[in-house]
Amino acid sequence: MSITNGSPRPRATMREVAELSGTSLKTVSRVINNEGYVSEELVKRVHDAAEKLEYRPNFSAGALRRNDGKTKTIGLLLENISNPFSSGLHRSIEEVARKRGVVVFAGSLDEDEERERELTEAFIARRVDGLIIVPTGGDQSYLLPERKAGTALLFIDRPPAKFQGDVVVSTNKEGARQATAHLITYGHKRIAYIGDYATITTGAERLSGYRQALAEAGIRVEDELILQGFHNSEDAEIAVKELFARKNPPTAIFASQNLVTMGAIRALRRLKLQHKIALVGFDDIAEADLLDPPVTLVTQDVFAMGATAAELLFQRLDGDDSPFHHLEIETTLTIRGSGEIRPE
Amino acid sequence: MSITNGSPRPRATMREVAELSGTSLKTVSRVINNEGYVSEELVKRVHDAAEKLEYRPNFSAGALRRNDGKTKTIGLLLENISNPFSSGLHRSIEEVARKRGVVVFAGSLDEDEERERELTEAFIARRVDGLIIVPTGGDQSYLLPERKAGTALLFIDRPPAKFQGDVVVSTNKEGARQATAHLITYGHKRIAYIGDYATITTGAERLSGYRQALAEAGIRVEDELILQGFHNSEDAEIAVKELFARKNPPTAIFASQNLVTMGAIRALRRLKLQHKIALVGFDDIAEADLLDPPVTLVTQDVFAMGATAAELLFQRLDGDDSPFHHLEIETTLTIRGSGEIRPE
DNA sequence: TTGAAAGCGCTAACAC
DNA sequence: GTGTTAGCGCTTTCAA
Repeated sequence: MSITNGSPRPRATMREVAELSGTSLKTVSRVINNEGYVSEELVKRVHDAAEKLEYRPNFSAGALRRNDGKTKTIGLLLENISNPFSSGLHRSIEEVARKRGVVVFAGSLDEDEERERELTEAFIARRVDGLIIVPTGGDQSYLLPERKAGTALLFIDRPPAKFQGDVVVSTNKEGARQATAHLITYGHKRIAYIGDYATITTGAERLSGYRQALAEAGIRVEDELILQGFHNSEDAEIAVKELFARKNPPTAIFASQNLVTMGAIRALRRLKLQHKIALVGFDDIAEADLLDPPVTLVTQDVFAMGATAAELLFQRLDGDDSPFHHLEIETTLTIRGSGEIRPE
Repeated sequence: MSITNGSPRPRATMREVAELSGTSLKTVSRVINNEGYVSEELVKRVHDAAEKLEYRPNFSAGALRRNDGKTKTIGLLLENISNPFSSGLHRSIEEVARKRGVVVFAGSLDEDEERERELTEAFIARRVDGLIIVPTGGDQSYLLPERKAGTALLFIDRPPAKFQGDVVVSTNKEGARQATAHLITYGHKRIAYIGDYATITTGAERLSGYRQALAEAGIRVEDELILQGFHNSEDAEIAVKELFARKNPPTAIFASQNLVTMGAIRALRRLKLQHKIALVGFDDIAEADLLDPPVTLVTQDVFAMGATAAELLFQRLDGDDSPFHHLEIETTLTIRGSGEIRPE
């Protein structure tokens, strides 16, 4: 038997702390939870015993009996934890949760409906107080029993399908409209739309903003210029290359998502078109200002989204039962160069 | 009272499912946990009742009674969840955990010792089976009782202080030595080292690799060229600008970490030195290949680190009590341009 | 194949 | 101020 483990000595319980300190279970509970009404001397004896026994409260056991049943735990269902958008949300939610002593489960869905249900089930089985979800394309009606049982639910980035609930999203349509209108201002009429899976609702919103901008400018929407279904930068790069192999290519690109934007940038470079074809992307890119040309982007306020979502969730947990909120966080168009190239 | 909430109907328990299906609590338990030895007819009746009552198992309650006490939950203490290095680890660990039906808590430490202890306490209070920790500079001896109680512990990215345990790290020293030697190969003798907080052990390792490379080449280490204490790209940028305001500036830079590398890149740009001063950075940068010049980097295999760490942790949970492992994951030098500039 | 009883670690309710 | 008893939802043990 090595130093590594040893047969674990089971953790001390309140009962054992009570025995060692010569008092009762309930008094230990009072001391550990700072309830007061315990003499100074007993408080000290209990603390000493707890330390000696290396006592660690079992918060989950307490939750079982506690009246509110709260576990001070929430679950986060994100698209992909390692994507900067997801991890930005995660960080800002963590910040709010931390102030309340709430701890955060997180998991990636990868646009997989089944994974969404499995993870939800796993979190519910551990009795999280609330769930913050970036819903996949499917159907969120399976969450109804969880709501009825009192689990707080909040949807972020996209609204749920076949279900109602609090939602925090970006102004996707307006942001995309603005981006497209910006390109039109610079004289473009043939603007390609490169998008993620068509099932993702943010994509639909952005596409609709793109269409609106064209309509407002009296430009006909050309379906051949609308390319969707790219969920990583490699696929987007290939698609953009193919686009410019056509006889009548566009003079500008609106890329509806960060990975897609990266793919478009790589494609334009490889074709040496980066200074000829205008590009505006949706979502932030780490070094947008350092690229050549610097990339004009519509960015989401990820921090505000996460913080707003978490605040609203906790408000619900605090008993707010006003009608569902649909909060929109504004996007920002940052002009840097790639979007201000005029058609030749 | 709005649709939002309603007074929550408390969740059904096994006892209620038993009543509705006309059997005993234990039989329901057998059915829910697929233990077998239950007649088909009863299985069906139990499932029907469970569905009707929208029964959701309370896994945490079970853990209280279960012999192994496992919660199928682990905790992750990262530097900053929204940093790509942290979120990359998170994702690869999640992947391994998922296969085992284990769910993951995650939190950011921001190099704050107190936060490390608070989060550990919060996770332990929820009885996680194991903890994967990127330790802050402090002292991890506070974890001894947790180990004795059987909580699996694994340190990633950096070894713990005043404590022994399984560790998964990159070949920090060797990676830095290689990066510095690479610059030396290109004729540099005055190479600056720009680093994070000196308390971070990976930084110390990388500095030592830098020193070793210089020593091997018979180059004297100049202390004025070693700049440390930068934890974000803004601070690093300022430091590098100041460095080049000196009378006898270096001809090359080794930046020991991703944010620092970004700061160095920004500074060189602003000074229009990006094609004159050589730069090699440690850690990955999202668009390293698209920058001008493309950035030569020593990258860590984040995915392998996370996966290795998680596998080892679960091995321990499965009862492996061999001596502590110290696993090193190799880094890779990727040559792209910025590191191959010769001194003028 | 089924079930009754005990008890995991804790808090609630109530007595003293 | 302090303690006793019951029981949260579940698994274990043991008996039938």
